[in-house]
Amino acid sequence: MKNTTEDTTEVRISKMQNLLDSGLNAYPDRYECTHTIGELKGLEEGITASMAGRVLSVRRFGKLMFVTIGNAINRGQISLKKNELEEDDFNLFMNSVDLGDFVGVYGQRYTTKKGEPTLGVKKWTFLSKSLRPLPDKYHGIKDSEARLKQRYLSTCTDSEVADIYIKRAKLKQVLRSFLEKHHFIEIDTPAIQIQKSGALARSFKTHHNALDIDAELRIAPETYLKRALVGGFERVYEIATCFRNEGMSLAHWPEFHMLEFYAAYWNFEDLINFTEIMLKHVIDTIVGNNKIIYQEQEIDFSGDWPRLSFRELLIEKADIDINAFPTIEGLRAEIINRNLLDAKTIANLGRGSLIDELYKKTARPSIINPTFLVGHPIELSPLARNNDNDASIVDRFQLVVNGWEVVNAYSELADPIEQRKRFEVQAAAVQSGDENALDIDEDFLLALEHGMPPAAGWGMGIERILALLTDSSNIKDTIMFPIHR
RNA sequence: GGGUCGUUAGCUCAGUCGGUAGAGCACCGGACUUUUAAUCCGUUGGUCGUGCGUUCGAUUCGCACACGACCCA
Repeated sequence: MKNTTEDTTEVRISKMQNLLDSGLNAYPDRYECTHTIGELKGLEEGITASMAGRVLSVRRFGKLMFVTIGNAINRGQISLKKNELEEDDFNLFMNSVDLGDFVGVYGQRYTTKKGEPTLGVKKWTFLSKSLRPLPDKYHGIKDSEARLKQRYLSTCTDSEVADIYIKRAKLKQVLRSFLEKHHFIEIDTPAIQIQKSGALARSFKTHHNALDIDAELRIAPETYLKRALVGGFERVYEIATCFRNEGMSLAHWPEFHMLEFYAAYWNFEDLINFTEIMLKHVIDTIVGNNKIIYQEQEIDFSGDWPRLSFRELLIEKADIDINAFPTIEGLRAEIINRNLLDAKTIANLGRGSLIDELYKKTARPSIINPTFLVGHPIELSPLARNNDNDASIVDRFQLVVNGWEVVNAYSELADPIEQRKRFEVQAAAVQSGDENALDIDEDFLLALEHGMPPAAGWGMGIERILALLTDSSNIKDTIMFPIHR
């Protein structure tokens, strides 16, 4: 009779009235659980237990009901038999409990004829009323908008969705314990900063009322973690929420989490070795295998991960040797001549950005298995230590997987005089309208001028690696509650 | 910002070569003590995204807009 959303809610409110009329509370205080739903299967036959959960499905047979109750992780079956309950109790459940309600049940563990571990309910109590229906039991939520806006509906009915967030928690825990084992300590650095720093990106701008000063949400924790190095901490890390006011894509989200760590007395070569050991451990712990399937493509993390320079990669993938075109004009002409990039989009790029653009278009998408990319142009890396043999590149690497930059790391620039020069180049770019560029960061320079040990630093996007490990096609799906209009 | 596709019952979707619409599930009522997408019987439920245009008549055709997904920048 009733079937619009509003009517469904009315029906459920009237059922709630049944409960109240029977002297039950529709939203009681607590329930004493001796076990979780997940423990039901492992219980010995005949053991009595109490547990609680959301009603996910009901199968009625007149004087018998099988009910599935569950949470994000587990579900289990309970049965209610008319002759084993007070008659009013049985009828009250039948007439008042809807899919989505929470109930607490006490009874005895037994196994049904079909072999399903089941709690035979002796007593039940009502724990919370759901006034709206759960998603379709078979199709789930197809509406992509609702799937994002009401993630709680997916996680309480779809264990594959819930599993992403369980793996997310596990991933952070594994990363933390690995780093702690290697004597890194976790530092909390400011998310609200006076001046953006640590990456080339657009920021979210805000205002600090108490100080009456404009501020920015951090785009990276880098320069503060380096201040900690200056302060005498030799190994530091942070899982930092970062904010970049830029486009959204399958691999980009404006609010994301980045693990960064810094080790004094290491260089980027040390980090390459450390990265391989750490990520192999992490992947094995989370996935249980060093080969994963991502969107039907195998990604192989076993074996030694190859190391390629920008130059080697571009010779291989685009058949162009950047060293044969030392000037920006020559390189640009060759790229346009070969029709590798659109002439308009590269008209104002410097040589480093041009090489980067070329790499992103022609080479990066085809890198599927983990690959260390080295030899980054200096102008893309204003905080990285310059290479001692080649002034045009820095001691930096990226780990590329599935065409995505997963890790970015480099030997840190400790020289405050060189750092100032790099900032000056950046500041000039800001003046000419580059919103990604950095201003001169006097506060950070002041720290460097007090002396920072040689060090190497490392960063990885949590959502990206998680998307790979959970076979999520879109980075959004790794975020439980992504912002929406 | 550009392109493609989409928007029909609470949910998942059909459909109407232009004559105001159907199924399954859910809901509601009934039968049922071994189901697990339970089954069976019977009801109920729709401004067909919004606006304008063409037409005797538009959910259907056209245009614009909104919202969403995907691709590209």
